Amino acid sequence: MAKPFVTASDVARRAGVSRSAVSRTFTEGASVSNEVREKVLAAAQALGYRVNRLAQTLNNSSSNLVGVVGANLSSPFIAKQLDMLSLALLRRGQQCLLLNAADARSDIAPLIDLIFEFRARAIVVLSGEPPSSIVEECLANGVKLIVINRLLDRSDTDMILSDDVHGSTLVAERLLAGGCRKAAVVRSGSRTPTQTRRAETFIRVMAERGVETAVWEGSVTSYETGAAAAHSVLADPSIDGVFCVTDLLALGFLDAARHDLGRRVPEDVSVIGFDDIPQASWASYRLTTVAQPFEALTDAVLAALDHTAEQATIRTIPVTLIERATARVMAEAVPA
Amino acid sequence: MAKPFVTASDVARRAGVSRSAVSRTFTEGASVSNEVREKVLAAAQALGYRVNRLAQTLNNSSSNLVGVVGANLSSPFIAKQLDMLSLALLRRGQQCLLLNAADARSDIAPLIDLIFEFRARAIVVLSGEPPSSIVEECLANGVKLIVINRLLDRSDTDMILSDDVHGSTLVAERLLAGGCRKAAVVRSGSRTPTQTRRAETFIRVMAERGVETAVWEGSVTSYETGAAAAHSVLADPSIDGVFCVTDLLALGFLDAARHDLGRRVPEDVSVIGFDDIPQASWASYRLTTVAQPFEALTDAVLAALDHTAEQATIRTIPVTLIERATARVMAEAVPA
DNA sequence: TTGAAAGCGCTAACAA
DNA sequence: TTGTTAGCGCTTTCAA
Repeated sequence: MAKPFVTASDVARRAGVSRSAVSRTFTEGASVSNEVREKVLAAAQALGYRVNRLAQTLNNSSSNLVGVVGANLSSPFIAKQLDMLSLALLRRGQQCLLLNAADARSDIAPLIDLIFEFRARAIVVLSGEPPSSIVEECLANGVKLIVINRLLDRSDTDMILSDDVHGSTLVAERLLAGGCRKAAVVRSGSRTPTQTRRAETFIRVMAERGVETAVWEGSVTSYETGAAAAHSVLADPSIDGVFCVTDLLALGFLDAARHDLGRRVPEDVSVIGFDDIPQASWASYRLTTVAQPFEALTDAVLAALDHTAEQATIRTIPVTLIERATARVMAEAVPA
Repeated sequence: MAKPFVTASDVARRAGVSRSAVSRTFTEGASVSNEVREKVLAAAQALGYRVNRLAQTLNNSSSNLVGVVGANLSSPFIAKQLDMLSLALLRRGQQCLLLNAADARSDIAPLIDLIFEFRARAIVVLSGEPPSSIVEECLANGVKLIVINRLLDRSDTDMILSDDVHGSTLVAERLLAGGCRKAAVVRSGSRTPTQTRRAETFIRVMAERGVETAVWEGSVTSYETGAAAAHSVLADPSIDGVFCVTDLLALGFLDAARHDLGRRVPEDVSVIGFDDIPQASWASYRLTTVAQPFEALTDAVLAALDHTAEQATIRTIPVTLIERATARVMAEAVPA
């Protein structure tokens, strides 16, 4: 029923050459005479011929598709990652097979299965955790598995991690430097390793310096969750320093603190985020936060794709504290 | 060099059946005995076999891949569209081949070409305009072409348009109802048809009611461009109503107006946007804007995909004015 | 219900 | 440089 596409045979017939001549014309560095090439190109042009990648990759037994699995594709952090990654892949001649995992909790195994069916040689997991069985299969089939911000307990998977420990330490130290006496950490309930690592590190560093940290745990990672956190965390008026483990949470927190609760930030309470999403720098927020450079993240993925050694590697993305306007400096601290 | 994937023959050999038996086991509604099916499934499981979609679609001559072309994938509006679309496609058994067009101005022809090479039966263009030659080829090959927010001058392409004319009229009327005496419209320089339609409609309606509209045109569609617009537009103190043709521009405008220029919104100047991106409802903005329901947009794409009549259709997405807090109401108007 | 055989569109090895 | 041939992994007649 569907109209068939033009094939190499059609072109060959029209150009009066063999089908291999056509194939060669479209193969980089194959030997074809100019005369034949011209004829083929003319015929192809006239017929609207395009190489069939499906058939092409049938020979190589694998496609140059890269499977990308992710959830919450419209959240600023993921969207930015996907944007940069898809562009970078395209530029190096790989195509992006995008599988939307809906939300962070969904099982991504069926999606990875799908990627297998398309004979992709690489899979990038932006969110969600691949079950161990999948990891095995990737290994068995020579499929490169790259996992972002998820530390799997195995040495056969390429992992890319933002430096959560260092970043969270920077946050704790910044808050302490601003005179923080009682802290809170805000996180979602999705219990991703990244969020857990950030929260735990923060709590530990604060505790080492004798500052107690309240933990608030919401449902999903969203602006609304951050806003809800403010209402409940700031009910304790002694809390003067808050670490929201992602910027999205921080922005919601900030808005609720200021607009719903009438708190001044940073005078009454300091708020620091993590990720440095574009909105964090907007004038209404000027959020002090920890930046994970998106370029470095993308570069790390590409490097992992190229990396062919048996042993997988863990790449850590360096982070920096971006000082903006939501963390109190010592001079502003209220006298004890 | 790359390890070969497990094939149906491998499975057949292990199960002690023919390769066709294997094929049938994985084909919906084929006739296989339970006994054979069991053996095949067991062997497949043991070997980690997966159907090869590439080979599979070679027979059907087309894949169930849907090519999606878009630019600025991390801008909130596009990201949201992509998120919903990719999920919806997945749910109906189609896969999303994502091609990032980098920016709104780039030529998308090579990307569409790539989609052709993957033998997709449908292409969704989120941004950018497919050249006429491509449209012809889609038609010739029975490839469904769906273009969003771009009115091509032809009747053979499915188009999905937000109701820009109605939306912009609503904006103009709202501003007039608030007592607007002198207006401005802010747009990017990317000259997309959507932006042009919004701007022109607005100018026309305002003119019909005797209100003059200044036009400010920036470079790309971004928060920063919106902020730049505020600096230049508000240099004219008589301007008391501003229509930013997308929310992203509006948010930048709002922030610069308030934080850099010390203007009160809506008391000094009303600002209205278009799109209703998530950030528009954030407490720092509470932007009055025109909403295009994302669900309706996605539904329209799916409907267009299913639509098989010769004649393509134009689907218009209804819009509504979302009243929030950035447009002045009459009572607040300064006395004449 | 099953297996043998042909063919989907392409590339690659081989001979000419 | 060219055409012929075989085969990539699968589905689908066609007989059995």
